[in-house]
Amino acid sequence: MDRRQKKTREAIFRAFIELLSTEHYSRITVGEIIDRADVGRATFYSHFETKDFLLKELCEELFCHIFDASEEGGEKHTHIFNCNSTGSVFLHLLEHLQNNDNNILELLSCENNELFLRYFKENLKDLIKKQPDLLCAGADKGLPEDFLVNHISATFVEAVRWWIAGGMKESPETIANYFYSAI
Amino acid sequence: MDRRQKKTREAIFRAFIELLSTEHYSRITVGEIIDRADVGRATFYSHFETKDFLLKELCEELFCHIFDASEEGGEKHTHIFNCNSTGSVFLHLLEHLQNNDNNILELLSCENNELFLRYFKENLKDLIKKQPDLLCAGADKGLPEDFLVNHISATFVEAVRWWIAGGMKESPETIANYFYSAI
DNA sequence: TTCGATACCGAACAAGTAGTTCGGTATAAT
DNA sequence: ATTATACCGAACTACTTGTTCGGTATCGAA
Repeated sequence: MDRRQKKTREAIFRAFIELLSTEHYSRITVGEIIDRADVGRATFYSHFETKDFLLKELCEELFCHIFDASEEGGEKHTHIFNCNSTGSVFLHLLEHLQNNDNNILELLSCENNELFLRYFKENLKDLIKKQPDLLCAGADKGLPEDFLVNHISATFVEAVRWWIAGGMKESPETIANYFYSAI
Repeated sequence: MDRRQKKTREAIFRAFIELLSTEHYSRITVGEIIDRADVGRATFYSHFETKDFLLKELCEELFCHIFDASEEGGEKHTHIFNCNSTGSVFLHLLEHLQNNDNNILELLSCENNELFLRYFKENLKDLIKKQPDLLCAGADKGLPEDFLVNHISATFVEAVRWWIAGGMKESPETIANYFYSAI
């Protein structure tokens, strides 16, 4: 990719994230974004069709990288967090949140969290499908698999939401335990 | 309330609900609402400060009535559903959903469901706090009460969401059982 | 029935936003 | 050095929001 394109794209993402942490998505204007990113109006529209697409691409960029990593096992991580812990994937995610890697907390804790938690949950579902030990307890009770997958991912998302809303006073281990107890 | 005010208010609500079932909230304009409601522009703004307040009042009107009822026990219901079943409150709610009372399904199944499910969940929380039998199992495991309340209400909301997304093929009893099994 | 209050109409208005267009400039790759 | 292309920036159209205001219709009370 052309160096100019990359710089512009990143400047827009950065400006957008900064704005999202101080203002609700629906109230952010393209004018604000390009002022803060210091790019021309036409340039913005040559990169992103609309503000909605900008959000969509930002979410994809964030969550794809996060979740790609957990599939690669011990391989060198390509995702934005660049970590190498080995335990529970869920604990792993909670630790990253506590570190506020990539400023993701600003996005999850503000008024916009609905948007991101929706993407978060969809990505989680794929992850959960690959963990048969999580599903067997519920499957014994006769619950359909997709119901279970949805339930478990929602439970994790809600645990995160509760944690953040309460100021993240608990340790990641505590939240992971709450999560495992709940399901 | 003045008969004219009431008619105008209801016409706006009706138009808004119809539009919500065909178009995403963020794309609905005040112009569309007043055209469909056949009401003057100034009239709309004399009733609702903004479109956001219209949504808020609609949600309050819908959910307050639903949840008010379940607190009154055997009393004559004042809520929009006008029912008198006596079993589990959750089964009760699911039955109303199946009947599509008040066209609430159109609101919950479309793209806007995030909006309504959020209000739904907040109202559910108050309901759940009054049901100590739901909470004791989790409290035994050392989970904080507000974590539990949030978890249980989210589980119910997710069960409803899953049910609707799948075309509501299961009976309300089945969904209620799934819900109780999950928590 | 009358009469004052008030809700409504409708058109016009200012301010702000989205998304496009286009000629000119700067920077990339080869 | 050259060619392609990404960017700039200003102007522009079309649309939306929320307000204003004079005139009209409807309400509720006497």
